[in-house]
Amino acid sequence: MRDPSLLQIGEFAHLGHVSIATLHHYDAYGLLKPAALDPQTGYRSYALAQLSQLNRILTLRDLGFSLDEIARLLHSDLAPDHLRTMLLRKQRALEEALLADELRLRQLATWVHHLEDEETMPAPTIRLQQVESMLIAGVREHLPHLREHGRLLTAVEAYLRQHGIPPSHTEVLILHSPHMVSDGHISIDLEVAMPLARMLPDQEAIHIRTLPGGLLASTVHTGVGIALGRAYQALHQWIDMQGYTLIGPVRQWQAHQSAGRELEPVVTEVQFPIAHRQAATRLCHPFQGKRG
Amino acid sequence: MRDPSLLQIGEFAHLGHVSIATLHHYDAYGLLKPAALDPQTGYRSYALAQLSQLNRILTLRDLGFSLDEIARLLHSDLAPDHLRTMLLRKQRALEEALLADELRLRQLATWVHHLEDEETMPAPTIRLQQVESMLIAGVREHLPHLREHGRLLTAVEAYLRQHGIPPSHTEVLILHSPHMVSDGHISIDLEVAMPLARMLPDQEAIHIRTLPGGLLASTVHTGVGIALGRAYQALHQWIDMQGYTLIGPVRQWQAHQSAGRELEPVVTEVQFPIAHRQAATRLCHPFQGKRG
DNA sequence: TTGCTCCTCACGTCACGTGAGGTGGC
DNA sequence: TTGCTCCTCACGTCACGTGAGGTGGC
Repeated sequence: MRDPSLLQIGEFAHLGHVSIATLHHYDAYGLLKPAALDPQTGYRSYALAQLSQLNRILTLRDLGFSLDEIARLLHSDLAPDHLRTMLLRKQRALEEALLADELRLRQLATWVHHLEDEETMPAPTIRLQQVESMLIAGVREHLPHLREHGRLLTAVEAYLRQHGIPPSHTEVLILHSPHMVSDGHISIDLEVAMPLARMLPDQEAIHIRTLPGGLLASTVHTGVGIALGRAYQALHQWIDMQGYTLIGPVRQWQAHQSAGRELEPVVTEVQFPIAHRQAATRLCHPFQGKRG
Repeated sequence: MRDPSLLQIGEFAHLGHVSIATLHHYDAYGLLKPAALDPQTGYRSYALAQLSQLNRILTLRDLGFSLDEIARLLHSDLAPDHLRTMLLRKQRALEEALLADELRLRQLATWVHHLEDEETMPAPTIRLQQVESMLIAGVREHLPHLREHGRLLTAVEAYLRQHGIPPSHTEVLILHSPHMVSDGHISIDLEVAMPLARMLPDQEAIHIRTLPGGLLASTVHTGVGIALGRAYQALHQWIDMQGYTLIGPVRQWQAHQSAGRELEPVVTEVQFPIAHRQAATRLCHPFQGKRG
């Protein structure tokens, strides 16, 4: 009854170093149909020549392609240009995954290092995040101290109220001069802003603009009366250790209990816009520089 | 009705930069329970202080820990030693993932390069695989040519038959001397073997041993009468380009149509046992060398 | 009759995303 | 009444792994 030029699924699976379940799956998926199917028993039979098909599939799988992508790659009516595009796209995706893994590894190393001193979880947990750009309405001014931003905030709120927008309980302080000393006495170039859902006209000191998105290192503090100096210091240290560099003004988001202004913020998130330092990544990924 | 010191789930999600679905999930999972639950509506309310809990969770998630691991890490009855162990284990896992990604990337680069010349998929697809060690019964001898291994094979088969083991249709040739020239005339140090399911005694020329497992670069050929020289050349080139080095004798698995010996093999898989070259990886992963 | 290999469902994995269909307070 | 925010199922994702329960040929 058995055709000697064909293999049973078990033999074929063994030769191909895969499980029978995998072959079942590829069959159901339409990726690799058995050469013959016994109508009585439903037994699958594979031809030896199909081993090379299987190996092509496994090679592509190992490279990180999904079964769907493999099916498209193997349908030979594929233009070589398209093939090249798919390979390059996968290459880029892999490069990104690789960078992300390197970061994780560096942060883990930092933690392990930290643990040797302190025996506890690192206090200010710092996170990386990608954020979208957003529309904001703000006032910018030189102030002697951060604490005195109340007046600016009041101005923004008045402006929003004037346009029928209910008071929000979050605002952002944008520190345009990270170093606060200027000619003799201390001063800080500060923008106080609130997010907008839709475009509004500029008015007097109020400017509407887009706060750019991108990569941020951030840390969150809850509770009142916390000195934020530590958070700033920790973030500076962190981006330095992780191989990043600051690329824009620091942002400090503040959330209040209610829209009432008298209270200090109860949650503060400090955000540093960052990018990787170029040199470090070049060194490790020779293939990256080859394209444009 | 609303407690002003608590946040609705939507506000909390926004402040934490996560989706409501994520908070639902963490609730169901027991990772982060809302501070209050309205018995009427089922509405969840979160305290501001929970933002720092959320951030700890997200930091750990970003580092690649599963929710299960995070739950264990946050249950504070965890010994610092155990914590360190978990961090180190994750670090090792990440290092491996990183190496694997680098390899994929290198192979992809090779392919793209290849495509620029040929416009087709690279012919001999080469795969990396981890294999288990296995028990084999073999005969080893110096032969003038690979073709003349038939006698050795017959000896192994006779031995197996003698122990009541049915004839297999796959055997492995192990090339102990990759360079085939010795003092004047050509000779090859060859072992011919077949896999064993259970231990058997040695006998005359037959030796039972464990064929070591490990990392292999391999390529498969189907059909009869194919010159394997190409495959060997391609493998040598490949492991060189991918930054590997050969660490043991090359293996050549052969499968036959039936257990009959007269026919040439119909499938041949050439396997090179390999390991990464040390220097290359050291350069890119400074943290790796820090541990024992 | 016992083993052996194979079969077809069906469910689990992991961390959510995405509707469907419904409710409570302004 | 219309919106809005929220609710609870339930199903989908991705590439299989893992039984459960059953069959055909030696």
